[in-house]
Amino acid sequence: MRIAVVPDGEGGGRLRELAADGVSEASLWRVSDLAGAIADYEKHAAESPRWVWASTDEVYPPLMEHSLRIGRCHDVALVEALLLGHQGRFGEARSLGAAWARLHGRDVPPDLAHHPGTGVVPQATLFEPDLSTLPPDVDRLAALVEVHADQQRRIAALPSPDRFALLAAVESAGALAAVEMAHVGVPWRADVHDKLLTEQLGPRPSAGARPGVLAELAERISDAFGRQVNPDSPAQLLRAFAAIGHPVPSTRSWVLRRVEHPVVPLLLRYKELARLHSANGWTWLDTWVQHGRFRPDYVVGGVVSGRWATRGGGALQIPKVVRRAVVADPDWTLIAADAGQLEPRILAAVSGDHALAAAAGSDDLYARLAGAFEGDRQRAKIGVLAAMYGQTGGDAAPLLRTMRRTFPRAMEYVDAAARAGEEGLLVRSWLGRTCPPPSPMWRRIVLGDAGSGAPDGRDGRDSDEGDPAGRAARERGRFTRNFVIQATAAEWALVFMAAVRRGLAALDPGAGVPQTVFFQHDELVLHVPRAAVDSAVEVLRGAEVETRHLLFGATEVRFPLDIAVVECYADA
DNA sequence: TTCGACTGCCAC
DNA sequence: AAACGTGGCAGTCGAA
Repeated sequence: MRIAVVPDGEGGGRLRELAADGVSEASLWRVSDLAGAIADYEKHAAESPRWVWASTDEVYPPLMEHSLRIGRCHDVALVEALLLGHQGRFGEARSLGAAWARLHGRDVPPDLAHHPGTGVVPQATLFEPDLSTLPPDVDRLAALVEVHADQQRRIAALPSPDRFALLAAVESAGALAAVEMAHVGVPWRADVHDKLLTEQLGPRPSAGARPGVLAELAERISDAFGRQVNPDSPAQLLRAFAAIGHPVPSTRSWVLRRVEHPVVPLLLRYKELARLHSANGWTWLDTWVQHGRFRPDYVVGGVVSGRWATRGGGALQIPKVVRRAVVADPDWTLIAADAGQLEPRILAAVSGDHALAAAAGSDDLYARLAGAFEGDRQRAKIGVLAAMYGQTGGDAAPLLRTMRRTFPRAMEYVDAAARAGEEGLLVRSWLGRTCPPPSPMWRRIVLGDAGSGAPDGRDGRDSDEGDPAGRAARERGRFTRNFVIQATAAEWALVFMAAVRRGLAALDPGAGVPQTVFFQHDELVLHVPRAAVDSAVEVLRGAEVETRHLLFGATEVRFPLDIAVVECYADA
């Protein structure tokens, strides 16, 4: 059962049950307590309803304020973006109003930016802003029902409607999970974080000033150079290194590490600490952590490959050292579950390469592959990654020859994606997420579009120097080569997360309710009452099996979960 | 003063 | 060892 929902912005709203065809009218009603009505339905409906709404970002957060958790939804904006992408129209406006306008041949309004504010500061809005971009005279509910029905038709007309429907479902489930995670937050011990900062940087300085340790290092660096140098300025550092007879092409750490001069260790230390201070220092702590929780702002589908992005807070790049501050509440524990070696396993599954799939049936895929690479696990790993990333430099060439010989179908899968990219074609993930088309500029340079006739001459072997067409083509080839893997890996993670979410919701709440608090590409972190740890781990294990079968059927590929039950995230 | 390009480092 | 994919973000520096 699908039910279309339009909030009225004052706590109530209108709902309409959708018949199986998505169009004909079933019951329609108006409620003054939307959260209550939805909760009733979730509780009493024979089958878990799927709520159809314009955008989870807009509709779900106010419902969560009423402690409402819903099971399933269809997020019209997210699904619209997926469908547009599939048509090669990546990036076009996706909101309900835009989809409605396209249906009616009207001017398509651009999407409005969603500004939930910076993490901890709650939005003090009197009215929920309407971001649907529908014209004011159009009935919201009627438009929603119409656009949803159209989306269902478009999905049904695709070559693999079942797969795409699964994609639409898990993308929507991800949106629910993202709102829930932002609401719950990652348990974060500000005192531990502060102590860590003080140990490394010295006492907290007054606003804007350099912490003591950094200031001292900066002084010693200037002394070592024999001139005043701001170590935060790459330009000044380049000049300073040249002046002391050690010219460097850049000031990257790995470049400096090869320079033998007493200033280098000082500088490396400075860079490390300066990074900590600027990215995850006291300012970050003040901005993003409050009441013992870090609340990042996830952007579902924010990455072309379908991975999530975050807006502010840098949630997807929390450095290892800072994870010390992520500590479970008393009598609670953290469960970190990540899918080890996810991408090569995805490659094995989607390509149907039996040799690679056999290796992917073991816990350590790379170790299994070592035999083909002179017994060297590390070389096997580089070979596999080079195949998926399109690496050609370094030692990659001989490893790729081995890959091609040993895993021909896997290599052909990624090579085909790369060729498609170089020709300006689109590639898709396993479930149908589609890469963006090349830019007009790219088409001009590589394909010679827009009048100039034949493509620029290139034979694929020339070096990058002076061959912008070849360079651009290979760059896009690497992108599409990686896209088919990364995007499918992201799908695995979404399906897995949806399965975990459903499994946790079905647990007996008597032992306390486990919460998903963090998601990072191929890793899920749960915050779990001690009494519920075993059942939560069971849910995770079951979700992996379910995900594997749902995506790949009876494959021999395994997706082993590394599950760590810890007090502190740094110990995972 | 504001803005964007650029550099560099963090995560997967 | 350092050209290999997706990103976010802070800082510098020159242009508007």
